[in-house]
Formats: sequence, structure tokens, C-alpha cells
Amino acid sequence: MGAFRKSVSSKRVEVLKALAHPSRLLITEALMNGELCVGAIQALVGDDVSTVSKHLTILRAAGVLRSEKRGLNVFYQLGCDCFGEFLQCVDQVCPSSTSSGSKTKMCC
Amino acid sequence: MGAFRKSVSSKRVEVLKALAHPSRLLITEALMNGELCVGAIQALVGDDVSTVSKHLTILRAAGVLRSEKRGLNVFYQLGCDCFGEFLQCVDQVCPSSTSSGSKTKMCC
DNA sequence: TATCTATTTGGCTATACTGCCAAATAGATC
DNA sequence: GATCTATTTGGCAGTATAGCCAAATAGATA
Repeated sequence: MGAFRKSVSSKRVEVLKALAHPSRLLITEALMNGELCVGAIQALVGDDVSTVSKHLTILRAAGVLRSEKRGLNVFYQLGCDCFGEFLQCVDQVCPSSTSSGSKTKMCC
Repeated sequence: MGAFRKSVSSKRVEVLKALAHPSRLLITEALMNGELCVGAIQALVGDDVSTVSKHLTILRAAGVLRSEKRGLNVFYQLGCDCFGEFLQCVDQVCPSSTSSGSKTKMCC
């Protein structure tokens, strides 16, 4: 890997890595509409519950999501409100990287 | 993986995946100061040249970087100017994910 | 043309990640 | 306490990724 600073922006890499997976991005996008419990997320994603749980662990460890236990359920929600802006940034980093048509403004 | 829409935001995932690697993020951050040829990038990262070349291929395929051949050299540069904003967004997605101290404003 | 430099590509091994099943844990209800 | 539901954890097999070396390509220079 080439021993260098490499670990300087390791937190950024952790966040990016957490989001750089179809299921995990889908989950995070879904939580923009409000919190969901694991069962609901599992139904949304379609993977095995254990797989979903591990995805959620990764997202929470990166700080992208927070979790809260209420009764038997564990509810997950976004760590901050700015995830929508973040997605816009992603769409803008590469020219025409909009996934859902073209409702996002181009910056360059 | 659970057959679902999953491929809807595949472009976003591609961009995120490209940046979710220490060397590739380092390269992209370095290019904020202007274009660099492969040799210079290799010196910066410290990996083997072939490894660096593959990283650059991934970043270019995702649309994050553009390349231009001049003489024997291939120069790489950012695909757009908004990468700085993007990094700010990354730092804001998770609470206190700032890597380089705390000069980035908190959003939540 | 021969050669030299810069970069890319192919191929290989080591490592990391994904996703499933089964088992364990935690809390609610009987 | 027994049982039921929701979630997490351990472990494994399959797949993908990383990084090195060697070879190939592309263009410059002799």
C-alpha cells in the first residue's frame, strides 16, 4: 500500500467506503424519509437480515447512521440532516453522474 | 445481494467506490492543486507505478478525473472544480469526521 | 531504425468484502 | 420461567480488490 500518510484522511475513507455499496447507499437514501427499524430495512433491501444488520453496523461505525433501541426494535436514522446535500455533491463530482434523470444542477 | 433496484444509483456507488480508497483519495486531494503526471503521482503515493496507473484508471472511469496525453506524459486533473465542496460534504455527513483538525463547519 | 522514457496491461498471490446459515443475545408477552 | 420476536454475532464459502512483477504499448530522441 506504500507507507505514507495514507491514514491522514482515514475518516473520510471510512465514510466513503461505508456508502460505496449498493445496499448501504440504498438504506441511507431510504432513511432520508425518516427512521426505520431493521425489519423494515430488510424488507426494503431484500438481503438476509443478518447481512442487513452487518451493513447497518458498518454505516453506524462510520458515523453515517445512529441507532436507538425501543422495545424489541432497533431504529436507524441518519447521523445528520445534510445527507441530501451530500448526494448532490456526489452527483456533481463527476460530470453527469446523476442516477435519477437530471434534476440535479450541474456545477461544471 | 438481493435482486432489487440496486442498480438505480449505481453511478453514485461507482463514484463513491472510486474515492473510498486511501491512495485514490490522496491522489484526488492532491490534484486540487492542479494537474500532475503519473510519475509525480507515483512519487506522491509511493506505490508501484502499475498500481498507481490502475488507481487512476478507476478514478477516470468513474468520471472523477480526466486525463490528457502530452508528449510522453499523461496528465491527470479533476473532472470538475467542486471536489473541495464534496470533501466538505464528506466531513459533514458524519458528526466530527474532519480529518485535518476542525476547520470545517459543522452542519448538525 | 534503434533505443530510451513514461505509462498501461496481463497475470498472479494475498487480502478484504459479501452474503448466507446457524447460533446467540435482548427484550416482550404468556 | 417459558416462549416468542427482533436483532446481532460467529463462521464459512464465494467473490472482488490490491499490489507487485514482467511484458507490452506509445511516443520522443539519437
